[in-house]
Amino acid sequence: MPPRSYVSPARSAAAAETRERVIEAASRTLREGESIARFSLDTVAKAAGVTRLTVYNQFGSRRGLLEAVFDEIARHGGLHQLADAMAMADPRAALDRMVEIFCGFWSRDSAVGRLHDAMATDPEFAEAVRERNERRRRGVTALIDRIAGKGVSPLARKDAVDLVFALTSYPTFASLSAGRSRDEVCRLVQRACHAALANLSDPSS
Amino acid sequence: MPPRSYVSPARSAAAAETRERVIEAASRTLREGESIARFSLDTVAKAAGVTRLTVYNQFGSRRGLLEAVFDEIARHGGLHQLADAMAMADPRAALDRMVEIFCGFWSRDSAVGRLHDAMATDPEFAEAVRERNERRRRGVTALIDRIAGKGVSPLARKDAVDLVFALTSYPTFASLSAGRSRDEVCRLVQRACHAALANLSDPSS
DNA sequence: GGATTGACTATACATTATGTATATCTAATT
DNA sequence: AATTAGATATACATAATGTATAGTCAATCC
Repeated sequence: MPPRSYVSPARSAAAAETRERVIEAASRTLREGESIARFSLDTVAKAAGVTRLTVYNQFGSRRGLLEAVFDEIARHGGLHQLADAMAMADPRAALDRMVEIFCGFWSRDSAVGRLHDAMATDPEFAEAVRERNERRRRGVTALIDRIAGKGVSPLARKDAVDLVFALTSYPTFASLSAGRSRDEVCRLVQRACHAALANLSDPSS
Repeated sequence: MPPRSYVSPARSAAAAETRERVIEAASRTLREGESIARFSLDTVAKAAGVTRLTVYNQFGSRRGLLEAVFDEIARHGGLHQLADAMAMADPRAALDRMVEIFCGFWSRDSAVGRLHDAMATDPEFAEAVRERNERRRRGVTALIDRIAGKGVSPLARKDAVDLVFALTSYPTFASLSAGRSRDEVCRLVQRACHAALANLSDPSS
């Protein structure tokens, strides 16, 4: 006879609570450690007050944990504001707003940078991050299509999209952040995006 | 009595030869493997036909080997042409040439990208790479100072320098390389740099 | 209340990688 | 012929990921 499975509200709630605790401890470890190299399951488990095996039970692997942290950060990172930005009447203002939102996202939690570092050592995790980044690309593409109008060649559009995509990426943000506040970086990226868009009207130079 | 040390031309030549062989095998491994994660000293040693201990004798550590590979690539990457570029009369043309040289450098050897990935897991190696990147920054700074002339504020210069620095970085190059030839990326980055420089004359928008 | 079940724990083990220590081998140099 | 530098062979320490197995404890079901 098959073992009768049953649901347990109190226990699944407790499980969800420990899961949250582990994710919290993991992102804290990422934030405080100076490098992704120190990010071991042992450290995280101890920080969360559980066993390393519990982490495996909940997330399956190191990558699973990293992806869970990534999801958590994306949920609380303010990216939901993108919907409002995309709905703005003026597409150029929408792009400015988009830059603002992403600057906020990149700067809010230093764990974001560590997660980008994790892409180097884990190809599958890199793929997961890349997929989520495609959302940013789609947003940029939609806005630039609205800005460009009809008379602009597809190649010029692709150039503009890829440039703005690169300018709003985390590596660019991190590079420009040396010696600048979040707002200063934001304004600088906005100006650079405007300049990249200028080529849409005047593709000569 | 102290042991009498003596030099041995034939033997140091042989040592240099194996050293070269290990570096060659290491960069080949970086180029062929799909990720830095597979880059182990064991693999490299086997590919070079030596023992893992020989690698330690020559390079001291994994990071030592990576730095040696980095040096090798920098030597044969065409960066010596930068001196000629910097000596050009027209600083804008010099900047174009600089972009060209770096696009060539980033694209010549796919191992460059893997080395950038290694920065994530090895903070000290990251520092070594960063130091060498400062040479690019100094070049950009010198050119922009010549382009800007006297009437431009230091902050506007810093903005221009940091933007051009970010635009000529490896992450930007890698991002723009999807679906573009090396020359196309080069032209795109050059245009973006021109646009970033436009803010030097007109700091209003 | 007693059996069962799910989350967590304890312990052990396999594997892979870096790095260190010691003794040995070999060919070039004195 | 003795010495020496470079390379090897072998062994060991450490740390990290991941798997396997048995055990604990409280919540749930009958």
